[in-house]
Amino acid sequence: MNVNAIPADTRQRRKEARPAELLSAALDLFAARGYAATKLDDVAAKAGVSKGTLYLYFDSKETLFKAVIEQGILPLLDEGEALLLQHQVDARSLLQMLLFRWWQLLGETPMGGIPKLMIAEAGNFPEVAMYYYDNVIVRGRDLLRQALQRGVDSGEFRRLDIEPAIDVIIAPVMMLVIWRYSLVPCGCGMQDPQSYMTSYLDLLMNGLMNKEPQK
Amino acid sequence: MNVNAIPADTRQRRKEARPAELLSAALDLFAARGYAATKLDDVAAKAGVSKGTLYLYFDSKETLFKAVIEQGILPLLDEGEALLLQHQVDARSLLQMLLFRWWQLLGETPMGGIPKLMIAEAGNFPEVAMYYYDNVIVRGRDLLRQALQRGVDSGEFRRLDIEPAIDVIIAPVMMLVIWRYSLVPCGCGMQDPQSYMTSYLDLLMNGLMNKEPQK
Amino acid sequence: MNVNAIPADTRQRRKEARPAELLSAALDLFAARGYAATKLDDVAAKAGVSKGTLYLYFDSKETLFKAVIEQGILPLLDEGEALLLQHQVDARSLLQMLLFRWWQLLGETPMGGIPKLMIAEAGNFPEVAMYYYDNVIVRGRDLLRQALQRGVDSGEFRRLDIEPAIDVIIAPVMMLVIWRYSLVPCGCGMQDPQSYMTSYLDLLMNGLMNKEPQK
Amino acid sequence: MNVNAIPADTRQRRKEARPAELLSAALDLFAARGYAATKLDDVAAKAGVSKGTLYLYFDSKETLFKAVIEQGILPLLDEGEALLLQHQVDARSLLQMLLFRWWQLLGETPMGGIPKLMIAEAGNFPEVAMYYYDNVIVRGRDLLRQALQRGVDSGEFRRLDIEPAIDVIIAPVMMLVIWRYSLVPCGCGMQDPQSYMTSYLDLLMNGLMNKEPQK
DNA sequence: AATGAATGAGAATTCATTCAT
DNA sequence: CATGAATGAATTCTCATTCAT
Repeated sequence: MNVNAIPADTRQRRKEARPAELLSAALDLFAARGYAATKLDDVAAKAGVSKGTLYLYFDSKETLFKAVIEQGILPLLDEGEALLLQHQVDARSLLQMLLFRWWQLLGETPMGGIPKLMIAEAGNFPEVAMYYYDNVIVRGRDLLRQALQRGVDSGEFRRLDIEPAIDVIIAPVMMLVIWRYSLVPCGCGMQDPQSYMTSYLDLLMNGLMNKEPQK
Repeated sequence: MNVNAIPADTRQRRKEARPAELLSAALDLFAARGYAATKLDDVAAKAGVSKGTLYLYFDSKETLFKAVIEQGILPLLDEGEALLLQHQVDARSLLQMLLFRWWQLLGETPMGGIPKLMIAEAGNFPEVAMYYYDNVIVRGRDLLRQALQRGVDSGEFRRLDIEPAIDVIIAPVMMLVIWRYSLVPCGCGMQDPQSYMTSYLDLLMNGLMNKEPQK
Repeated sequence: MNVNAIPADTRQRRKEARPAELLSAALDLFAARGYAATKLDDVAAKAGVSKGTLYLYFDSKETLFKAVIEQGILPLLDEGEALLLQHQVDARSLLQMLLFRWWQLLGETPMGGIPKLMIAEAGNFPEVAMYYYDNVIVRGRDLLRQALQRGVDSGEFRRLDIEPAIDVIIAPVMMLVIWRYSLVPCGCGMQDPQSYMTSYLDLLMNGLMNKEPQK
Repeated sequence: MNVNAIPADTRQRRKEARPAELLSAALDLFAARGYAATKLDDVAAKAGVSKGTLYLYFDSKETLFKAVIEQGILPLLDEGEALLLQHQVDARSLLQMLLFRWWQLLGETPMGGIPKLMIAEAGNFPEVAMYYYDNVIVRGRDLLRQALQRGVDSGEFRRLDIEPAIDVIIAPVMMLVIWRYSLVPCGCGMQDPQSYMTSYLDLLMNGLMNKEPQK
């Protein structure tokens, strides 16, 4: 009888919450199975609505997919830039913060599904891939570039060929995130993320730091 | 009647080559589009045979998929072990050879599609993922472990927490390979692989090497 | 609470007018698109109400359709009979009045959509077709039969096989009406209705009139 | 055992016959029910094939519809022109031949469904309607115009306003054809076509012929 | 009374799989 | 062996209908 006791404005509140609920369910399934293998029935079921309801909010499966990507990267965009670069700390700390923050964001929230999804579906949705590239990858690289440049300029870091180093440095974080959405769910574990990141930052910093005595 | 008269040995040769041709076509498409989005029609067309012919060699789409994976990793298995570990060189060189060899194998042959494919499809084919994990990842880790251990034991490398380091160290190579099958075909380039690898090995070695004066 | 305060009589007026407004919107759309291709959403939108409101007045789409037909032919029934036959004029004038009146009714009011709708949907709604036949066609034929018979009896018209002539004579009027709801909206014009009717009546009267000298 | 005893090249022959079989089944159902109310399942069943087979020959329901129209009017186009106008007879006979031939074609073959179908669906397929108008109606009018003009020029027919007369004169034939696909299948008969046509031609000729003594 | 969000049965379309030739 | 026409189960998408507000 009061199983469904809900505030009176339930209807309204649900309506506003729906798109986010649907996107969340869709992201989970798209990330786990890929676009083609995900049935809208399953998305609807996971979100606790009927199939038809999906179509009240999204025109088609493809629209839903694009919305998942678009909405999934907004936090990344908002974060990164303003947030981190205002920290006036040494380059080493800045770089560590950056990588650590990304790992938090991607490694511990559902948002982490986006990179795996993009990798799997880039070939089928080139425009979406371009969009992702321009809005996430390019901007992420910019941040890393600044951090590295600052370190090189200040003499904290060795002289580096910065551009390729950017991609090299982000790779272990991305692999950790991707792993989480591919082999980990099959029971194929890797080292626990904590020690992975610790090990990575240790290795990275040792590789980057200028060991020459600074006169 | 003899409209299609083909020298007997040609037909014979084709017949024997068929499975490999089919697997090759299938790998290309599976890697580019994923399992579900790949149509057997397209695989057949790419291999230059009719759809029905596929079924003469493979029982089902799933069987084909598994064969693609299985056959795709055989070279990796054969390679690695015997080949590399017999080299009695310093750990640094050994590690570089290992990483470089993998990059050659995965970054420059169609075999590189396998890792991306496994990442995308692990969730849909857990048994295949397990198989891949046991036969490729575990064994790849073993190789890296031995290289690292040798370096630590000999004092070439700093003291490391080896297990997590294994995953960290292989990550940039894997990302390079995965990239090649996801965003690169969309025109979203990254640094050229050569300078990426150079940059990586430089960074890695600096991070690993024992900088303490060896008395 | 009184956000939607509307003068009581206004609301009242609307309420009473609703069914007619809905039927009018439905007729327009059914006539233009056919039964199956007409969405209740569109009918509701055209009538300026919500979809749910339709169901306050009509049990189902089919009920609405039947009401459209039924209400659409009432004027035809009321008209015709009493109105025209009381005219004690010569058969020629009577026939012209009849055809002209039908053209006015069907060719210049939305009611004209009914015949096209019946032609298109008779196969899907045989009972409705029967109803239309019995109440419109049969009675229309009766009127024409009387007019023709009167003319033949008085010697104004040639001797005719009256039954088939009835259908022949009404045909051009019906085609004019049907045209208006099918090809004309696509920009495929025909002669303007005025000259069409003039031409028709001229041809018809010449064909009917007894040219033999009346001694 | 020999229920299906068919010549050896059945496969081939069927393949070539399929499109026509499918179009024929589709025309029947489209004409009877309209586009939207016709299910591809039913078309397939009527043609004795499975649903999927339809898609081997037609890309979509809409494509099928357009093919039905297009292929349905080809005979009309081929006929009419060359065939009839070569007859060097008096205008009266020419006109009668023309109308009679159309009635044969439309009133006694499945092709007759096309006009009803176009009337019902013109609003939903304006481009198809334009195509039909340009290729059937305009050309049909041309033929009638020539016949009428010849009659007027030769003094056989009264002086007429030819353009509107064209539409008036074809109307009874079209109504007969349309009737056959709308109310007749519901059991709402009209006079039998034979006496309808006889009655029509009698009325028409009387209306057209020049009764003035030709000095 | 009126609304419009939610539903789910039904229709179009796709594609792995079969099988007669 | 090889083919490709045919199949039908599975999936996306639509829309009449319901019902809580």
